[in-house]
Order: sequence, then structure tokens, then C-alpha cells
Amino acid sequence: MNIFTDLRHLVIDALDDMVRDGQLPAGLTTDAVTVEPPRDAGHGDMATNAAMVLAKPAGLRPRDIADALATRLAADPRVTRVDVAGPGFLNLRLADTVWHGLINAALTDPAYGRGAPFAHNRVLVEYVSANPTGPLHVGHTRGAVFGDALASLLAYAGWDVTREYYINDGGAQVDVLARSVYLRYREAHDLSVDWPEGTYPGDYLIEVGEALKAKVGDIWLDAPEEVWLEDVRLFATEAMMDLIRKDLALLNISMDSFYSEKSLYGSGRIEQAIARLDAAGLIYRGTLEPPKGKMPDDWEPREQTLFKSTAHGDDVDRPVQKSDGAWTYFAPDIAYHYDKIDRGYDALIDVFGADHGGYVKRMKAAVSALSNGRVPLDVKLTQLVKLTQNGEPFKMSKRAGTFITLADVVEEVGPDVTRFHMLTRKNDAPLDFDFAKVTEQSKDNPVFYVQYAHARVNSVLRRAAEAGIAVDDATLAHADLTGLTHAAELAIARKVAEWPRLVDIAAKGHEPHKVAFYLYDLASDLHGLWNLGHADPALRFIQDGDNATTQAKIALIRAVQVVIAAGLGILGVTPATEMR
RNA sequence: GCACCCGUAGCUCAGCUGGAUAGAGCGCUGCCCUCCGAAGGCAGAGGUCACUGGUUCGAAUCCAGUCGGGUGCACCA
Repeated sequence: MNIFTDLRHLVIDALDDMVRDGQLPAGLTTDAVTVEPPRDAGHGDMATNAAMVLAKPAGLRPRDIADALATRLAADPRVTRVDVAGPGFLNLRLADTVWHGLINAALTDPAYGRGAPFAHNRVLVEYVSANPTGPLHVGHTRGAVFGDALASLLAYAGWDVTREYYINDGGAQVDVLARSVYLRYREAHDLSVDWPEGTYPGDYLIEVGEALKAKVGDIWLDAPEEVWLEDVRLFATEAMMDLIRKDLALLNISMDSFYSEKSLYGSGRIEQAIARLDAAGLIYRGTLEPPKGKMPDDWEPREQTLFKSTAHGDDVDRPVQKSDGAWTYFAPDIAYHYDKIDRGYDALIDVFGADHGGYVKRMKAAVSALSNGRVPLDVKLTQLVKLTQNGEPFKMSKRAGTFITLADVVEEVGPDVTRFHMLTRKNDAPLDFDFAKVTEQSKDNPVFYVQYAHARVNSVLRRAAEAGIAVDDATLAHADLTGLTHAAELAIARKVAEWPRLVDIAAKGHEPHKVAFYLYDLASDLHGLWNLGHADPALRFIQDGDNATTQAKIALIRAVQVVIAAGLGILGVTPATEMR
């Protein structure tokens, strides 16, 4: 139930009638006709631009269209008043009963705000995908939170969503990991070791080395690398993935699937993907120009196998094979995305760190080429997180020593604060994360502010129940809402009515932060009404001796609570029932 | 040199696939707590939306260019 789309249909139908009656010429496109809440609530509840948009193609004056349209719209029982304003806007005022109906819908319809099931199709959201060489750090945390909230948002909006993690276990860095674990393994046998340049000295590998000792004993102590490397690599990456899964679990993130890069090698998948591009005439042998303005010292022209990504919007063609014939890192990525397309997804989303910005065009080019333009790929980049403590740079890690881990952050402030705060900014804007501020219990802290609104409703429900007033949802669903006529109460109803539209817009734009901002506004309206109760006892929720009025008022704020809970659910934040 | 992201109030940021007088929080200024719902509330000041053109009935929003900031730029993943 979305009042905005309902009213748009009303407007479109009225326009059709005008065509039928000869007031408008036939064949007009109404795509540009919108029905939106006006920015200034004083203008009305809804505004449509129909008259302005159609004036030119219809060869009529906006005013004439507006007047005729206004007459028709005014005939609808939901519309109590229509004004022509400004350059040709039609401002509609809706009956209070419309808002009352929406409050009721929010209370009784479990699907209120949700997109129609199967309204969309299958989407795969790939996120985190950190190298399996150690614990997740803050940068990963933001990508994890963002990707997870986006996935939840899309699911809420009606998509069939798969959350996937791509394990980069096929490259050189997992060999480095294996060697590092091997050194810890030797240490576990009380042997002293040197840490050469380029190994991972983090403490988190100590227990992995000990576990390896427990598993294989001393059989590899004097063995050359070629004997143990394969097995240790496998053992180490599995240990790291266990670690990463535990890190994700701290944020209540659970992937639907993990996809191994290594599984692509030797399976023929890479060859198939490249062959597919080749069949499209997009693979050739050639030599790339050196990058302009920044000549690498060791540059020399080399012939390589190249993907003609420029045919699909990239700036230069990209190598898929090195000059020695081995695959570049790009080749398995092509195969991986080919596999996603093959699995039948209708849309793909990749969430990367901002440092992968230069990678976006070639990836889009690959997906476009492999799917013949059928499957859209959206790449969302998450910007850096600046950690501070009371404004001072924050540089401490109990675990990794050199970088702040996800576990450090969650341990310090908890999963709810971590998640909410990281979603109060657009993904492509840098984020300040101050440990003192984000845990502050005051209205200046959006996390607290929204949760407090939710908890306040709980508090009212509890007190009403203590006073012997029935406030269960079944009772509230039948409450007589006609007494809810105060501007502040109706303003809240309007805000609740915007929820389905907000979900739609946020999901289409892949922008979960909009949910966070909406929740803040909604919470603000609730707190505002609460505060009005100070001055005007008639606006308090519990009206002694008047159960019917009390139930109506509580139905309103219970609807707010339902929407807040739904929104927080999308963000992955627990709706608090009390604040302590 | 090229590409991508960013440029909105003193600060941190919103601005809904182009709409009416550009918003919020912080900070600042001024009022308000005997009690009945103050982990506060109300009001106010503060902006050439980086700049210049263009498209449009209409631009912070779309396009082109300029300036300024960030990031990334063969055969590493």
C-alpha cells in the first residue's frame, strides 16, 4: 500500500478521461508526471506536476490543464481540496481518513512497506571479499555493514537476494600466508625463526601454527617448501576463513555462499569465459601503450592477450594473460562474474573499497560483454573510515598491532552502534567514527535517538497495560482513529505513509543510508509529539478515563514503532525496548 | 596526462530518478524547569548550493568546460 502510487494512478486515470472527453489530445506520454509530497507541507499533502509537464506537448496552457484536472481530482473521496499554485502545480489536500487508513495498514499488514514478492528478480550482492590472510579491519567493516544492509534492503523491497563472499585464495598472497603460518608452526616447536620481508607477523597466526603442529606433528619441520606449501596453504586459508566468519558473526552477518577463486583454476571456467569473449571478437594479441604522464621505470612493450574492454566503455584494453602466458588477476574475476551471470542472476552488485575505484570500468565492461548487456552490474565503493577518540586519532589494536580490526571496533561499541553509525553516511563519502561520540547517550547521537524512540513506545505500551487499557495489536487495529486530527499527529501519519515510497527509492538507488535518515526523521517526529504533551495534556498518549482515545493515540505511535523496527531490521540494528 | 569520487551554513552532512521561499544536527545568540512526561524544550541569526556556459516552463540536482580536494592508473591480487 503506497499512497503515492495510488494517487498517481488517480491522476493518470483522470488524464485519460480528459483525453476521452477531448480536453487533452491523444498520444501524450505521462511518464514524467509525478505525485510527490511537496517540500513545504503548507502547500498540501500531495503535489503533481501534470499540468506543467503536459502543457507543451498538448499545446495548451498549464493553467487550463490544471483547472480541468483539478475538477476531476476533487471528485475523488480521498481528496478534500485541490489548489492550483505556483507555475502550475496541483496541490492536493487529503482527508484525514486517508492517513488513518495508512496507520491501520502499518499496524495490520505485515507486508506494509515491503515490495511485492517476486516483483523483481534475483540479485547477487558480493561484499567483503577480503583476502583470507588475516582478521577483518575497519575498512572491511564498512563494506561489510554497507553490503549487508543493502542486501537486506533489496530483500525487503522484493528482490530475491544472494549474499556472497569471493575468496581470493588463488593468488600469491595466500602463499605468503602459508609461509607465515609455517614459521609459526616452527615456533610452536620452540624453534627460533626469522621473519623475512613480506611475511605476515601478526599474532593471530600463532594459534594457527599451534593448530598445525597439533594436526601434523613434526613431519614438515625439515621438509622443503614444495613438500608442505600446498597443504599448509589450504590449512591456513581455512583457518583464516573461520576467523573471518567469526568476525562477520560479530556484526550478525551471515553469507549465503562463499565462492573460491582457486576453484576456478583447472576447472576450465576461466578458459570458457575467455572463449566467450573471444567468440564475441573481444580477445586479441597486442601491446599496450605506456600510461601517459606516469612512465614506470621498468616499462617495456610486451605482447599480451588483451580483452577489448574499450568496446564496452573502458578507457584502455586490459590484459588477461601475462607475457609469460599465465592468467592475470583479472582473468579469474572475469570467470567469476561469468559464473554469476551463468547462475541466472538478473542484476549484480559488487561492494568494493574505494581503492578499487580504478577497477570498476573493466569489471562493468566484462559483465556487459559476457551477458550481451542483459545483466546490469552496479559497483558500490565504500570510502575510508577515520577513527577517532574524542577527536584524537585512534591508533590501537589489541590483535593485529598495525591496524584496527573489526573485532576491536565491535568490542568497543557493540554491533548496533557500529552498524547504524556506518550507515548514516553515503557509501561514497568518507566517514568519521569517534568512539566517544557514537556511544554517547544523548539526542545528538542518531543511534541513540532512533532506538530511544522505539523504546519510548514500549514504555507507553507498558504503562497503558498497567493502567488496564488493552493495547495489543489486534485491539489497536480496530481503534477508532477519527479523533486523531491534531497537526502533529497527522504529520506523523504522513511520515509513516512515506515509508513504502522511501523503501522503493532507497532500493532503486542502492542507498541504504536513506533508511537511516528516514528513521531519524520519524524518530524526531515522535519525540516532537511527545514533547508537545508537556504543554498540552490533550496530546499525551495515555488519557486517563478515556480508553478509546488512548487506544487511537497508541495505535498511531505503535505504527511508528512498527516502521522503526522494520527500518532498523533492514539496517541490522536491534530495536531497543528500553534504554539503560 | 587520463579515469573515478567529492565541492551545499562556522563545523559534520541531508537534499527524495529536475520542482515552489535550499534543510538537519553541532556550535553561536536569546528565552523557558515549584508540580503535572526536561537523560531537556522553544525561538533566532547564519548559505552568490566552487565557478562559467548549456538543456528546460523550472537546475543544488542533468550536460559541457574551468578551478579546488581525494583516490587509482601495464606484465602485483
